[in-house]
Amino acid sequence: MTLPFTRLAESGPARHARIETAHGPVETPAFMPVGTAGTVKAVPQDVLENLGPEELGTQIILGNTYHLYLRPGHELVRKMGGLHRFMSWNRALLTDSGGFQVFSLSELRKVTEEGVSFRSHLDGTSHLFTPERSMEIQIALGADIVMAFDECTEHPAGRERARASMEMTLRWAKRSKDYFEAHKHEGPWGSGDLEGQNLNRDGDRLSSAQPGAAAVHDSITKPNAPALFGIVQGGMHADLRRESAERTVELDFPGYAIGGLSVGEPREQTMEMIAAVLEVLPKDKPRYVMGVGYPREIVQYAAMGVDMMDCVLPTRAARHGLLFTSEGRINIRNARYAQDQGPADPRCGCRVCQRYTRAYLRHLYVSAEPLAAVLNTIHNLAFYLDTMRAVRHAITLGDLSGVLSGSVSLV
RNA sequence: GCACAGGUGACCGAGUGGUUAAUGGUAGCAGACUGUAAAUCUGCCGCUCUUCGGAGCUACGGAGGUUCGAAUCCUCCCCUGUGCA
Repeated sequence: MTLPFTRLAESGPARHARIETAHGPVETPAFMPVGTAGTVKAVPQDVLENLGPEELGTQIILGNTYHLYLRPGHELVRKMGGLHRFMSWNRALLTDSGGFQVFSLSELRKVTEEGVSFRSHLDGTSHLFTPERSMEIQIALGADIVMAFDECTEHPAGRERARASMEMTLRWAKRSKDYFEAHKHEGPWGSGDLEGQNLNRDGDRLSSAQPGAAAVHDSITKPNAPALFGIVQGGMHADLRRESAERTVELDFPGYAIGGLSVGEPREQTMEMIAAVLEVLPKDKPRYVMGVGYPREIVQYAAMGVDMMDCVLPTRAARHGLLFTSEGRINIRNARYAQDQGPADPRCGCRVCQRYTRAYLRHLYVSAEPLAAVLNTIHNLAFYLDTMRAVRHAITLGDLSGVLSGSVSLV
């Protein structure tokens, strides 16, 4: 099954397009908030939906195979009707494969050709992830976009190491695809209890009728089979990156991700790798750079022709008091904001900047009030989404110079 | 008034003769964060200089004393808590 990808405008290598998922459209270039454990930390789903105008709020978020498998367990999520229903998120959902945890939980795992044996960070129990297992779990979770199980190559990695890792990721990509194609229709929506509901994708309209949670859940539609994306690796070696891209494309996926970046390398190198891979990846399918980045970075990558990005930065940094603004970044904890009556970002139109002062946000943070995490995260995500909206607008107008220099208002 | 207990850096609280400007917390100040083991982690946190290696000064209720050396031992004084008058 292909994933409809309609290009609406182009400006140089940059594209503005629309992906049609079973759970609604995703306007690209898109930034995807990370919702590892079935929640974008600190932000309720309805707020995510309304981070932008109409349906242009958050259109897609991530979930994580490793975390949801360990807790609450993918079979439980399947029983609950899939991750969409479980978390009451009726828009697009992408699940990461657990490949990144191969990298980030390096002390708790062992990689073999078969897969990765993990020790759970929660209780120390042993588990084995294979490409097949990752697919099985992701299919059970019911995401719209499923990621191949890859090995996120550590940095630095010499040529031989990077090649070996890349080759294994390619073999795993083939295994991922084989299993996925054979089982992709076994999603949580398979049971009949979701039939007959009509397709109100919009949680807002539902809420006007004051439905109970069950009614909201029942509105979550039965999706088509998900789409599986392949992942390019190759370390920081441009020729390996190109080869990885070529051979991943040969396997034929409806979209392609570039993984293994922002793992400690300098930014110029990140750009170099992205540029090398984008030359090879087909232009008529979405291209997704995983795990990036700062606002300036995602604008640059989008300008290079990247369609999708995700990053924990806006959410995690928010919980640590770092706010992204049109003037750069501020640490709201700093004493100089103690009596600052201005909004976090004077050029931001988000609900947080419309209502609260820096002085108040600082007070909340310093007092360790939970609302600090909520408001800071809402602002950062709104800023990221605004940034991407401005990029899309600039592509439509055919001039990205403004957003690239940061001189264009992002509101 | 008597008897115990106790007075340590912004706060709480270790330390009971020497590597002690003084363990730990907290508060404070700043930095980091890139497919989330992260509401986390790191640094600074007496004063004054500094070629950033360090140098000098002042400090453990107050004043004296013992000692080569005291936050630590002795004497007196002040203050706090509890109990008894």
